[in-house]
Amino acid sequence: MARVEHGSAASRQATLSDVARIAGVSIATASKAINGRDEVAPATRRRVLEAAEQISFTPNQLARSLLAGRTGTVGLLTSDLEGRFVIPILMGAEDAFGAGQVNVFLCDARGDAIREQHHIKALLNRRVDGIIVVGRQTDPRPSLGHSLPVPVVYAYAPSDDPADLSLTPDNRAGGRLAVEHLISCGRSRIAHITGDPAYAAARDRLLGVRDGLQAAGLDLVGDAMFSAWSEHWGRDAAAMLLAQHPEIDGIVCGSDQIARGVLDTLRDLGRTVPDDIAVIGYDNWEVLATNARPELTSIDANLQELGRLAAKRVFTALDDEARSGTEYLPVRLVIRGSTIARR
Amino acid sequence: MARVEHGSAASRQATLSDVARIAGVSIATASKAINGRDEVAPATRRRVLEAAEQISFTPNQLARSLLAGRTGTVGLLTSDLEGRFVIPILMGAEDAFGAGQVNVFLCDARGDAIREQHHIKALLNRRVDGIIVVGRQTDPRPSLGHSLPVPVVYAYAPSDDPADLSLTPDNRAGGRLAVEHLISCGRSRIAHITGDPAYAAARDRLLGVRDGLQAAGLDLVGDAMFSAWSEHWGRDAAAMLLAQHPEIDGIVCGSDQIARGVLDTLRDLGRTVPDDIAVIGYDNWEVLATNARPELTSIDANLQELGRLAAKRVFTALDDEARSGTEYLPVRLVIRGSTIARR
DNA sequence: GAAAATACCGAAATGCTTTTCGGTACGTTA
DNA sequence: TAACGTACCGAAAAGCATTTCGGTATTTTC
Repeated sequence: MARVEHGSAASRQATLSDVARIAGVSIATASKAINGRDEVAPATRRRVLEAAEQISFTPNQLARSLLAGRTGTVGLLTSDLEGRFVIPILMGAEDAFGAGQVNVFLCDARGDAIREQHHIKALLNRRVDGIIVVGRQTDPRPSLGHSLPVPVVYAYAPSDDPADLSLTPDNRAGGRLAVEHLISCGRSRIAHITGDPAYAAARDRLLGVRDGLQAAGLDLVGDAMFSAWSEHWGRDAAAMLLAQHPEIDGIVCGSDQIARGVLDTLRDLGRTVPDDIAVIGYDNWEVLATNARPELTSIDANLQELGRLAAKRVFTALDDEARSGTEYLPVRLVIRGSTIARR
Repeated sequence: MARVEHGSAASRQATLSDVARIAGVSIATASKAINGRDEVAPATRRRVLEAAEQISFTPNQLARSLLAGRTGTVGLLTSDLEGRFVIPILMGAEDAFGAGQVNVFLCDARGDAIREQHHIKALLNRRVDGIIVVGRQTDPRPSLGHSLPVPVVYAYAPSDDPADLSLTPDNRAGGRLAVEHLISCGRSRIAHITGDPAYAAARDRLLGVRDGLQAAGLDLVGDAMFSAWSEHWGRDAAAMLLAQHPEIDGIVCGSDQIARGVLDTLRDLGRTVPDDIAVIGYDNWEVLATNARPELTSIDANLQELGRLAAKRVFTALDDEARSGTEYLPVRLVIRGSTIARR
C-alpha cells in the first residue's frame, strides 16, 4: 500500500503567485507572460515561463471562469444512457470543439423527473454555459421552460414547445431514402415492417416510405406492420408477411433489430437475400448490421454530427441571439449486402 | 425566432450580495442563513430565504469550490465510448453519490495518446477531485504515472503499474461460474469457443473454465477455440466443433456475440438448445441475450457497480490514504433459456 | 538637452462565496 | 448597579486569475 500525497498542504497545486515569486515579477506580469499578452519584455517572459514549467503550474480554471462569467462547460442531460442513441450524440457533443476545449458534464436522469430537476439545479450551480437535453426517442418531450438562465438545445427528442431549439433526425427523409434505394435496386413489391406505432419514429418513417413509393407510382404491399422494436417481432412479422404476400421482393424495416429478425425468418423459409428479397434496416447499428448474414444495408442518422451541432448551437446561442424551432437533420444510406449482392 | 436573454447584463445570475441587499443584512449573514448555520436569528433567516427565493438565487459553485479546494467533480477518461463496456461503468460512476452530488466530466480520447494528454490537462485545470480511467478491454494499460496531483482509479482495464489502484471484473471467476452452471445442468462434454487470444479476457476466462472442469474431474472437449469476438466466428467455430466432436452437450462462449453465432449454427444443424446442447454467453449484453432464440444465459460483470465503486474509491483516496493494486470484482450468472428449458 | 513618446511593470479591483473574529445590544447574575 | 454571558450580526480575509490604469525607466524626437 503506497502512501501517495494528494492535494495535501505539502504538495498543493502551484498558483500564479508562486510563479511570480520564483520569477521575481508581479502576479500581473506573470499572468500576461503566460497568456501571451504583448506588454511583457521577452526576457521577462522567458523567466516566467521557466518558473511556471519548473513548478508545473496550470491556471485554475475555476478562478478564470469566475472572472470571465463563462466556464466552457455544457451539461448533457439524458433520460436514458442505456439507449444506444444517446452515446453517439454524446460523442459528438464532447468533441465539438476539439479535445479539452469544452467539457461535458454528463447527467443521467434515468427517466425520473425529480432526478432531472436535481441535475438541472446542479448544472446551474456549476454555471454551465448551456444544456443539451437528449431524449431516447424522437417523440417530443416536455420543455424545460424558458426561465433557465442558460440556453437549452434539445437533441434527438425535440421539445414540445416550438419556442425552443430542437435538433432531430429527419425520419421521414430516412424512410424515403430507404424505399428509394430498394426501388433503385429494381424492387417494386415492397412491404414495411416497423416498431411501436406509439413512436413518432415509426410513423414518420412510414410517411417517408409512402412518399418514396408514391413518387415511383407504387403502393405498399399489404399494410405497414407495427408492433415492437425487437428481433422477435421481425421474425414473426416476416413469417406472416410471406404467408400472405409471397410475391414481395423488398422489405423496409423500421430498425436494424427488426431487420435481423426478418433475415432470420427469410433464411428459415429458404428465401435468399438479396437476390430473392432485399432487406434494409434502420439506425445503422454497426454491431448488428455487420454481423448479420448477409450484412445489413441501413439508414444512418448521423447522430454524432447531431451532437456536435447541438454543442455548437449552445455557444452560438450565447453569442448571438437564440434560434428556435425544430431542425430536421439529414440522414444517410449505408449500403451492405442485404440489398446488393457482393461481387 | 424568439429573442431570449441569456446571461446578458440585464438578467445576470443573482448573487449572494443581491440577496443580502434585499434582505437588508450583510453578505456573511445571508451566507449563514442559507447554509443553515445556527448563528442567525429565526426571523432574519426567514427574510434571507424569502429574498433568495424571490430572485431565485443559486450559490455559485465555482466560488465555493475555489474556496473549499474541492469541486465535487471527477473526470472520466475513456479511450473508446463506442465500446459497450464503458457505458455501464459511466452510469455507475455518475450515480455513485446520488443525483447532482458529484458530477462527471466525460472525456473520450478516441484511442489517441495526444488527445488523452489534452484531456488530462483540461481536467486538472478544472480542478477535478480525481480521475477514473476506463479502458475498453481488461488488458493492462499504461499508467498515467504518479505525478498527477489527484487520485486516479483505473476501471475495467487495470494499470500496468501495481502501485496504481485498479478495479477490473474477475474474468477467471466468470469462466468458472459459467462452466459450473453447465455442469450443474448435467452437462459433461463441454467445449469452449472464445475470442481473440490477444485479449486477457479470453485467456482469463479460459483459466476459469479449466478450473471449473478440473474441480468436477472433467476435461475440455477439444482445444479452446480462439479467434474473433464476432458472430461470424461463433458460427464458423460451432460448425467445425460439431463436425469434429458431435458428442458435446455444452458450450461456454467467450462473449454473447459469439454465442449468438453458435446458436445460429446449432439451429442450422438441427441441434436443439438447450435440450441437446446448452450454450452460455458472456457479458450479458441485454439486447443480444434477450433477443436470441432461445434467450441466452450469460455472465454479467456488474459493470455499473464497478463504476460506482471507482467513483467512491476516488473520494476515499482523497480523504484517507490511497490504496493500490488490482481488485477483481465478482461477476454474476444470469440464467435464461439457452441452458435451462423454459417450463 | 528638454520634451514627448514608448515600453514595461505593479498595485488594486473584480468575480462570488465562506469563515473567522471582533463588536453591539440585550439579558443575567452577584 | 456593576460585571459578565449570550445571541446575533458585519467587516474583512481567503481562495486564484485577469484586467485596468497609473507609474517608472528608457528611448525617441526636435
